[in-house]
Amino acid sequence: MSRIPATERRAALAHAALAVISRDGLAAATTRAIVAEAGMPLASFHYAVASRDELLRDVVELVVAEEGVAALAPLLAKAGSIREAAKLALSGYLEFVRRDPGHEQAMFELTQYALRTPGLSDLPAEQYARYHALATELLDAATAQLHPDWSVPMPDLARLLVSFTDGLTLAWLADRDDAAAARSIDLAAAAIAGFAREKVRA
Amino acid sequence: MSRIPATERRAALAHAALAVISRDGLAAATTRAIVAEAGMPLASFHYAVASRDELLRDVVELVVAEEGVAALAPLLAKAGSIREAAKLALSGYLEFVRRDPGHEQAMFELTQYALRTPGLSDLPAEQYARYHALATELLDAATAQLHPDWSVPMPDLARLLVSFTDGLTLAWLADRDDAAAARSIDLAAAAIAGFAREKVRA
DNA sequence: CGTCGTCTGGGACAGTTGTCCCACTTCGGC
DNA sequence: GCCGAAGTGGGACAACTGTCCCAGACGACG
Repeated sequence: MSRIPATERRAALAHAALAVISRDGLAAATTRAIVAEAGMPLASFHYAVASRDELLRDVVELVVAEEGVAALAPLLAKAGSIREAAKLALSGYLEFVRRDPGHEQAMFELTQYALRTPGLSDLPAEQYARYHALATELLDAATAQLHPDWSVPMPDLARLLVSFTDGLTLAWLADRDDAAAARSIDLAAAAIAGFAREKVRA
Repeated sequence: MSRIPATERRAALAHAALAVISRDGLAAATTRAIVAEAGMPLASFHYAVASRDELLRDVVELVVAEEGVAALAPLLAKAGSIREAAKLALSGYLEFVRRDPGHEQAMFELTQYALRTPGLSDLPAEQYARYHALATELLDAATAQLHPDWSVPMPDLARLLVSFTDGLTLAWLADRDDAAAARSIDLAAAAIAGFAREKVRA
């Protein structure tokens, strides 16, 4: 092992932990499994981080910082209507989930674990605040492109969007029904478009 | 301990396990914690059930059999429109979650755990099939009362409804924002009503 | 060139876990 | 009343967990 400062090791451990959780689940993310993933000796763990729970806090903040949804914005460019934009964004998101289901499962597991763990119970609120902010950004991008009038407040719509993507993901993870998920997306896109009064295109 | 046949013990253990999971989380649902909750000696556990995972299977089937949503049907009676019915049902559901958040958390934890566990990976599909069936029942009840024409297939709408309730629950569990949840419900109710062409009331 | 703080890594600890064994008790049918 | 099957329960096991200690190695700075 080459010499690496503790702060870097800490970040490397967080990445390794996320990899383990995505692949094998939170229950399998033991200190030994995490250091093995990172290629470190076990003792490096508690040298870099005070406890396992504290590392999990890092992991949540890591995934919250990652802007996975930013990749969806370019998709919107092709959309000629809100409904189409919503469908493209949701389909793109589901494709993202399909490509790495473990990653999304890891999110849910981390949220549930944090809710149950005294020192981490403040994390889920942050996590979802971030999700809502990301959804707002996406809606803003669509608004800037198609400039509809929304009949409902944007934060409320953002929260609805996040709720729906969460539910969509959970259902797909459970039954892996691609066709049903696609139909759900169609309905959700129509519902979202229902809150927009679109201007006639020039 | 009085003498109790193994099958009854098995059921009692499943109930005890659900209680422990709801209160303290799935990670705390050890064999010892479960038998303590049930007031049994530890050895009764593996006499009544082959393994912990097999008991968790029982727990999932227990909660799937419980018709928690049936309590929502009477609420619909007061509704004069689909939008109102949707709002009443969703608000009733959220109230149910608010009254016992641990129970809903337990559902999510069980689903995620089952997805990760080789012997249980078929369970989530069953679980969600049941959810979708329950949502269909609720929609049928609303349809029977208000007989609207739906512009989308009922199974698709049922799946959308389940996805939304899941997402609503997750977001509320994370930030406990009652007001935001209420606004989400308003929007979702309006969206669902958007798929109905309602007949004029006599 | 020495020395001090930083980093390494092997090993060990106590606690908890799922599972199992075995001696014992109780009950229903003969 | 007897006996085999069913149920009970205390105790133990090996495996695994998070955490910690300590002796050593390294690198920068004086």
